[in-house]
Amino acid sequence: MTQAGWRQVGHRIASECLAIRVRRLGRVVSRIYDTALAPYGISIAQVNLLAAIAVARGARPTDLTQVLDVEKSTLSRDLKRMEDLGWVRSDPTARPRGRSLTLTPAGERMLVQVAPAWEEAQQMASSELGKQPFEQLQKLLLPFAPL
Amino acid sequence: MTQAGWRQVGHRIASECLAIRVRRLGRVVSRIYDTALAPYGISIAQVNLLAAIAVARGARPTDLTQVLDVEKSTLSRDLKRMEDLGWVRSDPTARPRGRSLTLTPAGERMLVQVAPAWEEAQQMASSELGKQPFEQLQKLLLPFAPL
DNA sequence: TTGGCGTGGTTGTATATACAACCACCACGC
DNA sequence: GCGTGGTGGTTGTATATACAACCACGCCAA
Repeated sequence: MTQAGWRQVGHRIASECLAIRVRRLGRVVSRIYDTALAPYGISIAQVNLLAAIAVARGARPTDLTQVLDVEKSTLSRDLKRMEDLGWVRSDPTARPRGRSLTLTPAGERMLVQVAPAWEEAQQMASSELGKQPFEQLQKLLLPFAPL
Repeated sequence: MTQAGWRQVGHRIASECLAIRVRRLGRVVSRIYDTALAPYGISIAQVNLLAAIAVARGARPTDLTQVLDVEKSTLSRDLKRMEDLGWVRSDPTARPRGRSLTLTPAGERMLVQVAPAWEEAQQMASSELGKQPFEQLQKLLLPFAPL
């Protein structure tokens, strides 16, 4: 058997790896949204959380880890920051166990305020990626929408 | 004009935002590769860098920031770690300016060693996402391959 | 009743990522 | 020859992310 040399391996990985492409796409796309949202002092990751909490009201952190495919430790710290910023509140829940998350009025206001910037970012993404690729991506990634 | 309420906004963003889907895909896919690579003590991000340096030999950090769409500060630290790990070497380059990057023998060996685990990860990704979606994604993200 | 166990959450540690500010150096114009 | 600007790189600071280890509690079984 021919042992593949490092040059071949490098070329193959660079040219065929899905993760590498997806991660790069993530950097590019995140930058577009973060830039559009910067004037409001919020990141797309945080808007993500706000929206998720707005939709799944009263959900517990554990529930969100399912919807977002995020580690509980990550979520714990992200939520901490957003509680400190005054956008999210967590109350002890009667039911099963754990805390129940809701937006504060400030969180609700923030979500509404950034909506136009988010729309612009969607437009930007569409024009930077191309209308067709944008729509194909949207369709293909439908299973990754948190809804 | 009807002012959109926070519930509507939340729902709209959660259900239509491209960045949110892309970022979640990134977490899921990265986890697949990182898990497969864990036995070798290397991450997919680091394999990415190794492969990029293997392909673009003698390139300077600045050149890589173009190919990878990564901030120079990010790359600076990532490279530092990999030099400390003994996988990458940087020599002052005669030409224009800056440093020239190459893999060390250890880096070359690492790249070859992890190739099978990387192949497995590609398989895993294909089966977790579904064969069709995997291939469509690959095609759609071709412009994001670092080649 | 009490001893575990399972679940939800936080903390320790490390990497990947970005922006802003800074530094180092070389090239060029005057 | 000496500014001055542009380019390449590092450092300060902050967030997002993960894994592992830990803690807190409630529930069930013997």
